Amino acid sequence: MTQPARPGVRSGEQLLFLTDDQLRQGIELMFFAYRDFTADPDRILDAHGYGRAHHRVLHFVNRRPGLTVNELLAILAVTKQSLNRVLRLLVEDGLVASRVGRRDRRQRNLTLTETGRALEAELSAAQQARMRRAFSAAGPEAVQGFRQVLEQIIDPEMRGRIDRLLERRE
Amino acid sequence: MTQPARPGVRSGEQLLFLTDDQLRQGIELMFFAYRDFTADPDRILDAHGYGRAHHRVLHFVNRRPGLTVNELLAILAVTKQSLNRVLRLLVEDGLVASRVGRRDRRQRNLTLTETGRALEAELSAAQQARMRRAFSAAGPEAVQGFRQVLEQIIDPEMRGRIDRLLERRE
DNA sequence: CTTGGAAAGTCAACAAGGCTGACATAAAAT
DNA sequence: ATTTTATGTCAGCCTTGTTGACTTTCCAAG
Repeated sequence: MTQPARPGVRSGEQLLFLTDDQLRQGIELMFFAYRDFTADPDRILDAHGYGRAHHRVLHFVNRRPGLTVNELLAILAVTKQSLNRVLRLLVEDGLVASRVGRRDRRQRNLTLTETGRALEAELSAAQQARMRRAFSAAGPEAVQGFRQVLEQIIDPEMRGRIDRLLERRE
Repeated sequence: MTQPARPGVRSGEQLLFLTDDQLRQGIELMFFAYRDFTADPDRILDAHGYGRAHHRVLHFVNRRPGLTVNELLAILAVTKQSLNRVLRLLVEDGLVASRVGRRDRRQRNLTLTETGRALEAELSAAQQARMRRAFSAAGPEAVQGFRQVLEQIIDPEMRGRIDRLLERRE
């Protein structure tokens, strides 16, 4: 995965990190890393009869307990039909609780049950273990760069929406 | 996406970048960034009647012209039935050429046709544009860290296999 | 030279998880 | 009183992954 800069294609400035080779390498790294990044939770999910979509719901409901369906839809950016299919199963199976909103009774506030928290913790542990090893091996400065680049890859509007939905809570 | 380190959970050393919050943030960034990262080519592919799986084939065949089916299978890590479905269409449509190997006539050497190269270039341009903007905004040192962390996320065996298949050519 | 195994291709069936479109109900907002 | 919003649901389609079974071609080792 490591390749020397192409000789002779040197621009006048320090822009060697923007060569086609570097960009291609970044693109391929995203593909391979994302695949392995999802592999550990996928195995666990499979053993429990769930899929990656269920993982996402568990993650974000755990992340923001009391989240509404609409907020979850905005985060996941899928159709409500698609979300509903996995959410319904999680509610039926007793991993997610769906309660009528107090202020707005049309809304449903989602939380994890004890069982849901347990599975979420198991999935999270696996994913965090891989991330921790990677962070650890790469070092704090690399982690800083990793975050900066990934943030920039995200659409600006989506960046704002995520901040609104996940960070600042009214 | 930015959150302060939790107070009180400070280990004696400089391991603050390994806190649960930092790991969780890294995990979420992978999810959001990968999604937007694939969005541009997905739109183009859709307009041409292809999917993400076709993109991967075009990418790696372009990357290593003459690649065999087995090598491609090893890179993509899918079943041959799954690969064959998309590969067959690309060959039928005249984007990929499949030629009997010279040394080993059981093998098929895959290359892009002119049409295939054109679509690959279009897809690549879109993906590179996003990556270039991100790299540019984050700067060369961040890019270095980005690469280091992603490399570490990949399974070591897969890392070796990729190097063998994509870098060193006999 | 024969035979075993490797490379490629194919058929069938299934599952996950996206999508669209059409509707239904309850509750809030106007 | 009416319209809009939040949620849920049915039905059907598509892509892309899976397993399992089987064939053809061809290399390589006995």
